[in-house]
Formats: sequence, C-alpha cells, structure tokens
Amino acid sequence: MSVRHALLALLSDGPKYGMQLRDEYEATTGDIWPLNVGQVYTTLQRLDRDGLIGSEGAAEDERQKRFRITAQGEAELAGWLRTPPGPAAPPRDELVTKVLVATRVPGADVAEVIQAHRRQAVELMQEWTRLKQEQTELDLPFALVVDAELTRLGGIVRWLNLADKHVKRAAKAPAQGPAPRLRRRVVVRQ
Amino acid sequence: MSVRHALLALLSDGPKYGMQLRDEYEATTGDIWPLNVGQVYTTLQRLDRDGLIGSEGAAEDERQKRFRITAQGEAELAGWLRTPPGPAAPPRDELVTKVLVATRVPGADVAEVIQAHRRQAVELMQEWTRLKQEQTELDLPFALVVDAELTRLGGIVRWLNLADKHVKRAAKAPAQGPAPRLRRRVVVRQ
DNA sequence: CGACACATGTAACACGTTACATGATTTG
DNA sequence: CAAATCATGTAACGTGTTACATGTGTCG
Repeated sequence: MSVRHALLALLSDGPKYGMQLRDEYEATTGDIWPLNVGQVYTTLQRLDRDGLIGSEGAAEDERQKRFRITAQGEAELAGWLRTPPGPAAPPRDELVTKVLVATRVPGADVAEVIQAHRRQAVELMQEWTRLKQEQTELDLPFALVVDAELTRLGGIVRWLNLADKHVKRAAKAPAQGPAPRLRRRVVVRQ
Repeated sequence: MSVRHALLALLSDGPKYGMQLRDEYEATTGDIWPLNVGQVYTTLQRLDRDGLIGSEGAAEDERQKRFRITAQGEAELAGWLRTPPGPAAPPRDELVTKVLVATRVPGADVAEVIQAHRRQAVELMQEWTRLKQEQTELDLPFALVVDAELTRLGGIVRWLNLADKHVKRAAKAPAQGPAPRLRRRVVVRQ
C-alpha cells in the first residue's frame, strides 16, 4: 500500500496527471526509488475504482488526463499517515526468515549465512555513506532516504550480531530435538 | 518470497505434508508469526509448478500428501539463503514513504506524523521487552524474532529522530519551491 | 525525415492472504 | 452421537511490477 498511498498524497496537493506523478514521486524520494510509469496508471485505475480519486477527462486539446483526489481519498490519506505500517501484523521480515530457517536446513551453516549478510550490509553502508558525503547541497528527500537506508542497514548489522550470539549459545547448549510442541501463541496488542 | 522460500527450507529437512509445514513454520518463528494453512497449500502448488518441489501422491491409506524438495529446489534455496533480501532494489519502506509524502501534503503536520509514529514504536518496544522478560526458558526462535522486532523498532525510532532534525532544519531554511528538477538518478551498486 | 522524449494505457504475472468447502478422525 | 480437530484444497482478491502497444510533439 506504499505506492498507492504515496500517489494519493501527491494528489492531495492538487490535480495532477500521470507522468507528473511519476516525476514527483521520484523527486520526493530523492531520485533514489525509481517508479515505472505503467505502475502509476495501474495504481490510478485502482484508486479510481475505489473512489479515492476522480479522473478529469482530458478536455479536447489537453493531451494529459488529470486526476483529482476525492473527499473520501483525503480521509483515507489522513488515516494512513498516522497509522503504523502494516508490520503491525506479521512483519515476516525476509532476512529474519533466512536466518530462522537456516537453523533448520541440514546442510546450511547458520554462522556463515549470518556473516555473509553482515558483510553485504556493511559494504552497502559504506556505499551509502560515500554517496551521502558526495552530496553537497542539502536535499531533504535525499537526506531522509539515505538516512533511512543507513539506519535500516545498521539495524540489520546489529540484529545479525545478536543472532550470532544467540545461535552460538544455543549450539553448545541443549540437544534441541524437534522442540516440545508448545502450541503457545504469542500476541502483541497493536 | 519469504513464505515461499521458508517452506522450501523446511522441506529440505525431508518430505513433509501441509499442516506439518504450517506447524513447523510457526515453531520456527517462535509462534510469533502466524501462518494461514491455506497459504501453505497455495504456496506448495506454486513451488510444484516451478519444479522446486515434487508431490508424493498420498498412497492409499495415507491421509496426508507429502511434498519433497527437488534438486532444483535445493539449488534455489542455497542461493536464496545467501542473497541479501529484495530491498536490494527499491526498499520503498512504508514508514519512510509516509514521512516523505507528508512533507508534500498541504494540511499535514510532518512533525506530528513523526511523533505519532515514534510514540507507537516506543510503546511496541515496551510491549516486546515485557514479553521478552516474561520468557524464562531460552527458546532460540523466540529470542531471534523478538530481538528482530526490537531492533527494527529501535531503528525506526532512531530514523524518526534523524528525520525530525532534517525536517526542522529544512523548514527554517530555503523556500523550497518545487525543487529544481534535477533529473539526477542515484544508483547504488548491489 | 528520423530519433527521441512525452503521455497514456493494457495485459500479464508474482506473491501474500483470506474465506470457504469438504472429508476423515478423534474425543467427550 | 456431536463437536472439535486434522487435513487438503480452491476461489478470489489485493498490491507491486514489468513489458509492451500506441500515439503525439519536438528538435536536429
């Protein structure tokens, strides 16, 4: 629901047309997150279908078809902005999944998997840091996206370090068998 | 591709049947990430279609239909385990998107949006921390998932703090106009 | 004229997810 | 016996994503 709502947000600024939305989306993300134009149109169709936006038929000479946000769209947007991202439910993070299941794959060396990811994360951090330093003029979207990526990667490294400890501790401890089926169910209120 | 590969990984341990995979998936994720059984079957179908697993027709008396990983599946899995998660392309993080577009929504108060998310992240961190402390016996999957969540939330808070600074700095600085269309394109090698 | 960017749009597919249908088996 | 659980499976939908088709305007 990320692209969907982003376009809705851009439309709350006033009516826009397709390619304009693509350009503004990329500008808003510091030209770091590319967006296929086709996706703009498919997403606009769906927003229209759901009554969150309306299309203004490109009048006569107009080569562009403008889209306008509806009242319902404004409401939806306002709610979305203040709602914590989906991971409310199961985050089901891909990297976490990799490490988790690696502990159950016979041939796999968990420590090695962890190290591989850590190495790659560190390399990417250096890459982004370099890019950040090259940037002279301060550009809000750019700074936000780069810092987001750096923070994300930093978190990955930090978690991988924790995971490494956990795994090594568990390795020398109990024969872990299939683990007593606890049929527990953990729930965190949202 | 998270569930898909997770099931593949579980199958690399030996042939399993549907519900068993559901149970093992949940056990492997510390009973924190629930998984709808239906999704197991749809995912198994797709894995079968792609030749990554094979189905052993439930023979006669067998009430369960076992699935077995193929050589191709093993190869796919081995690669996946060491490949950095998709965010290689555009991470397009939802929370980041929210803050980014909030700067372009006329009515929205960016600082308020940031604060709302930070408050919720902090609350969730307390919740998870409490849960972590309640846990007496050490359970590897549980510990890994909880720490992942705590790290993720910690990263969110850290980034939101940075974002707050960036936004406040940019607010009192230049009239930002529609920002000179740079037509730049940032690419980080993967 | 020819190449290129602008502009709109469609078709197709991926995975994730849920709700529902259908039997068989166990258990109170 | 009735209810709950086990077990398999299908239908349907959602968003994200890409590749492709089509036409128009512009510029060397």
